[in-house]
Amino acid sequence: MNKSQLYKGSLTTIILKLLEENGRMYGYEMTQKVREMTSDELTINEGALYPALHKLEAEGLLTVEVVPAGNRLRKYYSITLKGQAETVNRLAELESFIEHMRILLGPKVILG
Amino acid sequence: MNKSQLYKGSLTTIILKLLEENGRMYGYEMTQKVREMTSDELTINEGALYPALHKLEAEGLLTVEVVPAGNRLRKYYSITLKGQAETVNRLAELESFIEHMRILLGPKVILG
DNA sequence: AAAATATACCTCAGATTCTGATGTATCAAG
DNA sequence: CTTGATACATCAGAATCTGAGGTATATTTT
Repeated sequence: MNKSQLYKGSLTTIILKLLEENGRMYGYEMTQKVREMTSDELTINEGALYPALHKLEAEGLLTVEVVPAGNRLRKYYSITLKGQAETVNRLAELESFIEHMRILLGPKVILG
Repeated sequence: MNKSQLYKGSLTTIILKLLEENGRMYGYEMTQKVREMTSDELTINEGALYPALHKLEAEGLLTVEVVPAGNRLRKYYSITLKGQAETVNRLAELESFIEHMRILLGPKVILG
């Protein structure tokens, strides 16, 4: 993850939210979606993405389904019920983080 | 740093901004200030704070001045010119991060 | 006066998360 | 037939944090 730095810990929140919104996605698709949504300003590093997906799956927040696409493979990820609950927590934590930053860094910040 | 999680990377931004606003502070004072400002919701972990202060000093973003307070020592930190420039960058990155999260996570988030 | 809490600094092992490089393989386009 | 896109992956090393522990002085409570 790079270019206009993300704070460590935010990647999993993005993954969960993308899957919550789009139902089912594969890793590479996520990198493209984020590029597209941020006009190339934000790039998900695949070296961070794939391990993160594996971890979320191991934690039972995602399920995976391997689907052949032509002669290649795609691993489609979907969010589980547990994952949906975790998404709520993650978003609440992010809001809390932003509120604290607003308090600590002053009103100039974050109102952009 | 804990309790209502901060994202990794935000601690140095907080330190720089506190010093920019308050002119001169020592480590322990920063932990108390953050507690006070966030009504105890956010606690800076000293195990993260002190190494961060040492690193910022090593990078030339802060200067330190050891001052006896009674029979104890305080290490007062001040921000350098270089540190002020870096603060501008850090705040811009934070705003950028928040804007990207707004785009990726939807309008419900971040608007409180 | 003794014990507990607050002030004030610090280190260190281990965990987490990320970067950047590298690797494999298929597919489309020029 | 090579370049670039698609699609997955791993790994060494860096950065940052948590949680625990340590030293010492000062103040407050019992």
